[in-house]
Amino acid sequence: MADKPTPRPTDAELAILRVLWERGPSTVREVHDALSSSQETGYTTVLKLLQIMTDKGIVVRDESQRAHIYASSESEQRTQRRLIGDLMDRAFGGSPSKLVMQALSATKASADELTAIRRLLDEQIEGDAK
Amino acid sequence: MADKPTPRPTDAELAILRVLWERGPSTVREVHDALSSSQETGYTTVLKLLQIMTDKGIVVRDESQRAHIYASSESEQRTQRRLIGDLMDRAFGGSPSKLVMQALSATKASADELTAIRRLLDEQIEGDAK
DNA sequence: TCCAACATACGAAATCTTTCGTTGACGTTA
DNA sequence: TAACGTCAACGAAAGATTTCGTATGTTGGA
Repeated sequence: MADKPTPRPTDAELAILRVLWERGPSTVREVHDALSSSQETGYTTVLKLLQIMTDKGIVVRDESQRAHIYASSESEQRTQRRLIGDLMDRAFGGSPSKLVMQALSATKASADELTAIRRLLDEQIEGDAK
Repeated sequence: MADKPTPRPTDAELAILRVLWERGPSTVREVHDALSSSQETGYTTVLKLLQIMTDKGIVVRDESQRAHIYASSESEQRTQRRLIGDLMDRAFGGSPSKLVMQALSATKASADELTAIRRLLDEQIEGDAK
């Protein structure tokens, strides 16, 4: 019964994950408060989502205190990479370069960002050539 | 009653869109056959999906023949950019460079692909500098 | 003409997602 | 100790997604 890899988070789940990534391990109330600044959400809605996410293995829960503490079970980077890989397969026929190119032309990246990307790219090419 | 922008396609819808992008305008049977090579899907399932997609405005339908002909209402590029923008907002806090960087490190892009990406990047920087 | 093949339409079931009301447990404090 | 605020648990409802069975209409040949 091989543990399934954690499933792709839904929209509402992703919003919660972003809070957990930014704040670190948090209680339901803390997540709810953070979320409320940008969107209207009921407290029990956030609680239910976190319970579901626990069942799915997307987050882990520390129950040693009365107010349980939730944390993302996967790093931000790892989740983001999985989401990108997913999108690449589903919408770009598995082509990384097509995805990156669309990403570049889809967004108004600033000059600074572009040069930062280029630096990363150069490193990548370096590594390959080696 | 401003026409809503076409909604984000679901997984099953995206699989169909990919067929339409590759084949061009197609009948239900053609889409179904193309899809069947990679996954098991009932004919009426594909038909129903295409009907729903028509309602949503994701595809357009030419009913002048007995076998209706469906086509994507949006270009492949435009849809892909929208999906990337979506993911950027939902998972990357709206940062294009973070997304591109993760995309680069998430995938094993070939050397050829890397240089192609770099060429595009250079053009982008050129344009900006101007 | 009549039938087999193929087409769309329709409805419904199964599942997943999102939301929230209610309940009961637990602590704090007046 | 009794009342109040906070907490997790649970269930249920509403909507979206996916799948497919069945009904019904059309067409091209035998």
